[in-house]
Amino acid sequence: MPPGLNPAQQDAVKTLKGPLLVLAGAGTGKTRVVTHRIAELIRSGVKPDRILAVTFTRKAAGEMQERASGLLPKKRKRTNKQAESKKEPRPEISTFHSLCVRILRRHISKLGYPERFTICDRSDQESQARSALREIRAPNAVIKPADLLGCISRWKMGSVLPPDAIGLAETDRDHLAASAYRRYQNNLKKAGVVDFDDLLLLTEQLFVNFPTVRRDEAGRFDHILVDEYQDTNHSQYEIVRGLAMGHRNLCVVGDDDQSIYAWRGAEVTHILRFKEHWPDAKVVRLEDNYRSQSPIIDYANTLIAFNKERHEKRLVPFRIGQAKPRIIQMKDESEEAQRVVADIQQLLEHGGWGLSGEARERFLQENGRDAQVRPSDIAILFRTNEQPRAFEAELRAANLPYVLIGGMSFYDRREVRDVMAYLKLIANPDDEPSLLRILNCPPRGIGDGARKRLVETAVERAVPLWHVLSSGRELPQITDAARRGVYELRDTIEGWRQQAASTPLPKMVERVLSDVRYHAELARLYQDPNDREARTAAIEEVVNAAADFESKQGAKTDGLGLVPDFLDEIATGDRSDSDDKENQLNRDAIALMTLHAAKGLEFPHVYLVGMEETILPHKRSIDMGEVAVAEERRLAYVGVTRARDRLTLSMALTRRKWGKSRDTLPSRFLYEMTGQADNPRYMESKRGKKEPAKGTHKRSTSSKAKSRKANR
DNA sequence: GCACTGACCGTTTTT
DNA sequence: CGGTCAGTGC
Repeated sequence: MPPGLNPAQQDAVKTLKGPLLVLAGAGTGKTRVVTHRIAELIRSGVKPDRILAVTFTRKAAGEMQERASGLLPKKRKRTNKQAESKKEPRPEISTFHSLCVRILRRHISKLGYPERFTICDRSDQESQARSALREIRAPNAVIKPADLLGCISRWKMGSVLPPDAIGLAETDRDHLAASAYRRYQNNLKKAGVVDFDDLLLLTEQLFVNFPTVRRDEAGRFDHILVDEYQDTNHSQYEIVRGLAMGHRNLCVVGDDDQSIYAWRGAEVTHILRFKEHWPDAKVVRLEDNYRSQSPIIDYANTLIAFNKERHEKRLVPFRIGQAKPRIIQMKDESEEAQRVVADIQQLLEHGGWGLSGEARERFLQENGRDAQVRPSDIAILFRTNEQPRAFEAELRAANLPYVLIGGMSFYDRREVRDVMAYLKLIANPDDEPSLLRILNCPPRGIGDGARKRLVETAVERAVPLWHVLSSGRELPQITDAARRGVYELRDTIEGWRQQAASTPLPKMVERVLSDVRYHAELARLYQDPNDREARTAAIEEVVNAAADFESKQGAKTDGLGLVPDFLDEIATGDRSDSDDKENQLNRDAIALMTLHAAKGLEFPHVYLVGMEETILPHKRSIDMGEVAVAEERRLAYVGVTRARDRLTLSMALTRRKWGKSRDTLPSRFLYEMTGQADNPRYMESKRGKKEPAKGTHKRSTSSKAKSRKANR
């Protein structure tokens, strides 16, 4: 990237007042603009702590923080750095979710929730969904917990509350789901538990129903900046509006072409209609792409032009290059993996591109580095999580270092979740999902029978489960062993709650582990020493994370100490916490990840694999129709624009699914980006249909392209 | 209360 | 094919 800012970038940086929409295409220096703008605001006299920047991921927030602090005037004397950074006001840079947690911590009681709420995760949600369905006696065949969660999530994303959902229900099934939703929500509320969608939804409700709260929160900032605005859902839109409507100093940055989260409630309309929502808004377009070589940009532009609903823009490549993206076609998915891995091996051994002599010299001159490729320069991107399997196997066989980004995260592991459940109970013993989780783990004599009776009693008395254990009232008829277990558990948790304020956080975690004899439990459960060691290490990591958190936050000796704060941090943080994803990407290894996980990243060499109908436009999206396919196209666009130097698109002619192998069709996006499909938007259809794939197979792909088009 | 077994069933992405 | 879950036997 050239030094300094180009005129468009400067325009975006220097426009400090009023609504501003920055349409920033892929690789156009968006992050740079955002951080420079923050610095510019401060330079112009805005107090740093009057600025709020909102991002979607923890990682983006961290990155922005780091870059922005590099740009801020460095007037600090090099004395006591810690004390200094504490009192020096800084811009607030946080994710939507942690922003909402902080707002809810102040006001949630107005919505009838207990102040000490805890945040539950996906599998807690599942168990809550299950019990809600049990309560209304919905047969499992009609609606499964996962289906219910899907409905609930969709409702919440559209700000639909249980009564509305019941009103809207047309089919019996909807009705069932709606009444389960009501149960689910009531149960969570009673237990003082909020799920992930609630963080946003409840904040929105606060703003809408309590204007004083909205004004109060809005009054904390004079300038608001929202990154990845194309990903805002309804609640986020309302929250942003509520915060910015007073001063109107709202800058949103995003790229409608990279909106890939509609399924999670994101509405592109927010960025498409920004001018309508804020009529005095200024619009700045960033279209100079500094990332990718021109042939890659050509593909990207041609592809995305097939989408109808978008802000018209066209990436202009800054880096002119010759290497066209390659398309390779293999017999099946295992050959696809073999071929890609062999290619990578070649790349690593012989330097990028297999360049030599003069070409290599030129590369060095143009790019300021040798064509030498390191594993971390390479990424394999795919649509679905089953795809990486074959690649992992091949990479392992070839003894190449790789990291699978995403997948099971640290905080999803069973043992870690157990520990977290205990900690959540310290913060909020009414948290029923957590209490149920550890009720008999490690085993303390409370079997299924006892558990069932305890829950029944809680429902009968209409109190949280914890009250049944702790209120001193008669326990239901359970075995003596169960009774002893219940009392022991109750006393232990009450003891922790008393010690929490006076005990350092990591000590507290250790105490929990030793009080419940968790290590012994691990030893009992996992005889295999390797397994046991891994799991012990995992809970050790929780202690470390606690220690890290405490040293970052500073100790707290009132209330429940740092326990609640720690839990908030973990729940809203990017699940693979600070060191994980970051370190993984820094480790010199080939990155394997989904297209969704790749947003915002870039790699010199990108392999976009599985370019087939039913995978890249995913079958489900194809079935759903044009709008869904448009999102798949954006996904492909995101993948293509991750590549700096070389892009390789690959597909398999047959693919095994559940044991059976089936023929595939090349992704329509291959035809589109190579100019072999007619773009109805530009009637300049290109003649001369070439094979999109240079594979060795005889199959006529172009005839298929024709027949596909005929079907439209 | 727990470990083992076989039947069944599924297609996406995740803050 | 591989994961999940209910059901069985200790």
